[in-house]
Amino acid sequence: MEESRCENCIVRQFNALRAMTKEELKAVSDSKETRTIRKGESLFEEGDKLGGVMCVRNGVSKLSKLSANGKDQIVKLATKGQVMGQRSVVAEEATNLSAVAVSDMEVCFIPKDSINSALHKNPDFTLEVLRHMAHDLREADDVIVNMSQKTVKQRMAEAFLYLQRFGVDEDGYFNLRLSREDISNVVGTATESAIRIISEFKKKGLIIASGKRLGVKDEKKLRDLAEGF
Amino acid sequence: MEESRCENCIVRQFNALRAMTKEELKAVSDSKETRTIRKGESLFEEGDKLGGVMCVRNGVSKLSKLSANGKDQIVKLATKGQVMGQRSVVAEEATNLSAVAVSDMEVCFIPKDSINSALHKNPDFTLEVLRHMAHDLREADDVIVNMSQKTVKQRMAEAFLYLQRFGVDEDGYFNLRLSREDISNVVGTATESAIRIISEFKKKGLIIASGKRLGVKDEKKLRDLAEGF
DNA sequence: CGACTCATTGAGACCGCTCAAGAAACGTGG
DNA sequence: CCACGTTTCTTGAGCGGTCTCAATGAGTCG
Repeated sequence: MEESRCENCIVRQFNALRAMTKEELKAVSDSKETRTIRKGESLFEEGDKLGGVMCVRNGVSKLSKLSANGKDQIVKLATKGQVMGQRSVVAEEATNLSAVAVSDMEVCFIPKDSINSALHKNPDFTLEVLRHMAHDLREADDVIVNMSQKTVKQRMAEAFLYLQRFGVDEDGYFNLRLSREDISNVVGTATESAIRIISEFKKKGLIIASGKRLGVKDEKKLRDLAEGF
Repeated sequence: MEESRCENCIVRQFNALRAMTKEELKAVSDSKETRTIRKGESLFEEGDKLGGVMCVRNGVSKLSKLSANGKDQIVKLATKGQVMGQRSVVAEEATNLSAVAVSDMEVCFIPKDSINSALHKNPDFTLEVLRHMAHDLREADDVIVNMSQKTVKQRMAEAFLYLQRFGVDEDGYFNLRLSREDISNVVGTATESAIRIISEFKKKGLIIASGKRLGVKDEKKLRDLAEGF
């Protein structure tokens, strides 16, 4: 039971909860609820009013938004230590994104009351949350520019570099197995286009691919491609 | 001199400064510096380390980011009451955006020290800043989806609806006069494409246009078009 | 009135999307 | 373990949207 207390949770180092006081952390730990989510299951849907935030202990979730033409755009992937739904809780609005597990997950649901009381009383914590959100906002700005100014091929190269951040096995394959459709939803393109580019990259020796197993082979060339050289 | 004090400044109602205490506001007011910026002049450049934030008193500034292919992408327009550079100050990083005036402006430069001390001591203020940033982040997510999933025509329709928010004159023309190039940088397209779509919209009676003067004519149809009908 | 910048229009090439069909991988129940 | 349906992946062909280049017209300011 010890390791199920937030006070002892390692992932806390990666998020804003580390700025909480012992007492606040205790309150969070007492009210939280650990959940196991199977791959493919939904954590919440766009438009839901969230009663709290989700802290990822293990696994990866895609955060996506449905567009008018019926396609999902994956805005970001949340992994160990990241907190989902904080935007919604802070702004007291419904979520603008849906969250679906892309691998089996373990998440802690933290009711918003314990978050809110800390937000009102502990400026260090609030500031830490603010810093994380500032970081997210910067990344979002970068994505906007990429989406509007780069070709699908460049964005695909970036996507591979992005996926690499979630870890690779001894052969260099990504730990995270995304379907071609999910990849195309990260890149913002048609699935067929994504597939064609993947096989092109493979032929050119930029990446390794065998079935669903994908990985980066020539990081430097991918980076150059993403920058437009 | 009275109206140059932040305590009496009306635009404060629109931003996070309204959550400051009287004392904090006094400190801000004593350290701030009012600047007049001519249309076309730059407020700061991508990569600059900002010594503080800019609060817009009057006029409009474009916040843009240069992409590798040499084109600016306008991420947002900041107008009366909006604070620029807070992301950079909060995260203690260089700015990720450049700011250039698109009309004559009056802005107040507020050194970061007075902001930072309030951020550490006044949770109400910090929370208010956080809420604003949460709102910005939501808008950024929406833009990402629009950029990746909508056609240039749809985005152009959205751009017109967006520009309308900055006010119109008695004839329905936008108060804000953007060049075709700036418009295309909002939409994220080539200038020629933007021009062609503008004349198409005019022909169809969706907008009014005479030279640089632009305006919305049929808001409903524009909205439908933006949504993909 | 010249030297700008900005707006407009045309034509051609290319990129990326869609539709359609087949191959491979996966899961499930017999 | 196999047969089956279902999903996912792959490839081809064609169309349409968007970009680029280039030339012309219009507006602005000394």
